Amino acid sequence: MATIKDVSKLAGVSVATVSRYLNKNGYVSKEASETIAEVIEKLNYRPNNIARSLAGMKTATIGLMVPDILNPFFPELARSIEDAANEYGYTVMLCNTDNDSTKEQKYIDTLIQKQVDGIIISSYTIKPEHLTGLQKQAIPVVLMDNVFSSDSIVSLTVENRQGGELAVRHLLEQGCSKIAHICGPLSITSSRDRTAGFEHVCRGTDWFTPSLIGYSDFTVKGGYTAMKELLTMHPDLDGVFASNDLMAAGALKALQETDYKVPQDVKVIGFDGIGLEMLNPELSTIAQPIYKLGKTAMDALIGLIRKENDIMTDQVFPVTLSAKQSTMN
Amino acid sequence: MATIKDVSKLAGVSVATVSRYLNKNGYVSKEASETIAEVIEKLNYRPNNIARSLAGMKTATIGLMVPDILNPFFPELARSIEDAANEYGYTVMLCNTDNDSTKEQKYIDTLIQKQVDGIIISSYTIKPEHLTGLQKQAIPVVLMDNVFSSDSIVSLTVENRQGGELAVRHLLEQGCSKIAHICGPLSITSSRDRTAGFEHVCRGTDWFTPSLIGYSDFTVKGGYTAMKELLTMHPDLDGVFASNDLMAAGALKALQETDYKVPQDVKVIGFDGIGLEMLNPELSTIAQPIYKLGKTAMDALIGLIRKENDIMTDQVFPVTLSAKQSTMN
DNA sequence: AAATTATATGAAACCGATTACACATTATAA
DNA sequence: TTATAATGTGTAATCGGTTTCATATAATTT
Repeated sequence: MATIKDVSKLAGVSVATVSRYLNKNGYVSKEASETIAEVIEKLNYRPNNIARSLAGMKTATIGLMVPDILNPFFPELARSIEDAANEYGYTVMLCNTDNDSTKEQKYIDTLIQKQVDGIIISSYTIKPEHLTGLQKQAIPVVLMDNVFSSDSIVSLTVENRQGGELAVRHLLEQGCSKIAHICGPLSITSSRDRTAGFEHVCRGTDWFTPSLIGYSDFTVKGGYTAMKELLTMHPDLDGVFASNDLMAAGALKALQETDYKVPQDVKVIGFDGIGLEMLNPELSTIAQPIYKLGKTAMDALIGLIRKENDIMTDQVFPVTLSAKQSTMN
Repeated sequence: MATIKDVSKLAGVSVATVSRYLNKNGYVSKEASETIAEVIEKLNYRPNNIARSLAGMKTATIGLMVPDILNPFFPELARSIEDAANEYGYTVMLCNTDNDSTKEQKYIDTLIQKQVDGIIISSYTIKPEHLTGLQKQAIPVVLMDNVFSSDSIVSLTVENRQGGELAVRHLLEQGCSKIAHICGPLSITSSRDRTAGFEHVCRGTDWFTPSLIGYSDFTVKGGYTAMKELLTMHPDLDGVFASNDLMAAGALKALQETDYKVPQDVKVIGFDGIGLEMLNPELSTIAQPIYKLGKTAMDALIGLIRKENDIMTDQVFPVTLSAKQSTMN
């Protein structure tokens, strides 16, 4: 592997000149430039990024921590982040944390040691004190779905509560008169908010009763089980709002198995807007702007890394109703 | 950020001793060890990986190139690889290539510059000449779903053709007497092999005709469209083998929309074994040992990196029938 | 014509670790 | 009681770049 020294020697200039040429800073004469270019071509020289990083430049690498890439929400997020990172010339390190604090902590340590320039964290379990290590090293952080304000931390969330309300209102508009809810883990803020949206609209209506809320865990199987239970208690329900799409898919399956027709007998709506196009009927959902979230996260991170003065502050993104077959009339 | 120098100064020893302590090689007295340990604790010192890498050690990072993490097959692969990598103390760089040669080439360059210790590539489009850069740098490569033999390249594939045969035989056993096939891109070797398996079993039967093969693209939508077309030509078909699960899901949807009952009227089987538990009925499939593939890929890569003498050679993994509701009687 | 300023280059320090080598001390073997 | 081996430690070179600073020449100003 050719080094900058080899290039400088063969080009008859100093390494400093080659370095200036490579980084396009400082003066380099046209002759020198041309010679260097030729030599680089000839030796097929590529600067060693490790050495560059050590010499004080950045690593051009960011860490992306997600609970589990197997959950279809996260590939979408990961993809958008990687695309954006790529445009900025950054590379993404993928870390699955399983919402396990120990793993999170370990990964944060590793990422610090690997000198990543910034980290995007999507986590339900993370707490401010877990980020102190990053703060100490002044490594910028963008937090998704979680808010703790700080200088070097930007938080991005969506309007979960409004989304919950939107979902229920849509079901009501479509003629539902007894709406069940499958809520996600209560430990997750955004999950609680979605449920709060549901309750806000439903409490006070004549049909509402707490047993219309099923408690589940954001998985297909969980949604399926919760739906079955809800059906035994309320065989006459005619609408279901699940706090995420996976549970909604599970609910759909449970309904179909129990010979309820969706959307004729029961209408179903989810939350997230992941592409579950294989479902029949297709699922209405409250869509998060996932791609935009990823892109914004990366933009914000770059802003923090470059210490731009117009650093992005915390943002709350609107969600939109994506009405498909599962809530049609 | 504390450096090894800070530690050595505070501990009253040389950096060499601290380094020896850190890497547990060479002699370090008990007293020195204890003092160093205390100082490290006190300063919350963490060795700088970049410096370590530059000093000749490895980066403990591998690259993972996949076509698109949005395709549900790849999160499963990525997850298993990351888990295995983690156990070895490695970190994974995620690269989406979109089966685009230019992107692939760019990523390979980037990964070389970032000095990854090895690369796992899952790609339909990659060709041997794209890997010459890696060969030159002696960066080990594990190739999935593609075979080109070489010293520093190990290839892992599955028995695609046998899987195709298995799928059709299963349909026949379940009583199907007119089986259609939705095949994937012909540019992809494993796709062609699966179709070859189908043809091998079907050619020569009295019902087979080439128009029972629909050409598609490994997507849900593609499978859906292909199924609709097949149905107009062969409304009496009673079995479908799709070359991957996504197309099978699309086919399932098309069948249900056209009021065919699955599995009563038509039985459907896919290929891959990705977890599409939200489908109703659940999809029978020819399952690849995805987790094992990932784990093995990582093991092989580590073997190449460490230049172990019992380096793994190319492997072809068996596939298994996962019979679910969609092919039941 | 003298004083500035812009252009161009190289020597050497530095980033934060690893490691070969030299040297000193202690423990064991002959 | 030596000779030899095992243990322990520090100095300095090295990895491959970036960057400060000093210096030299060419181009402008005054």
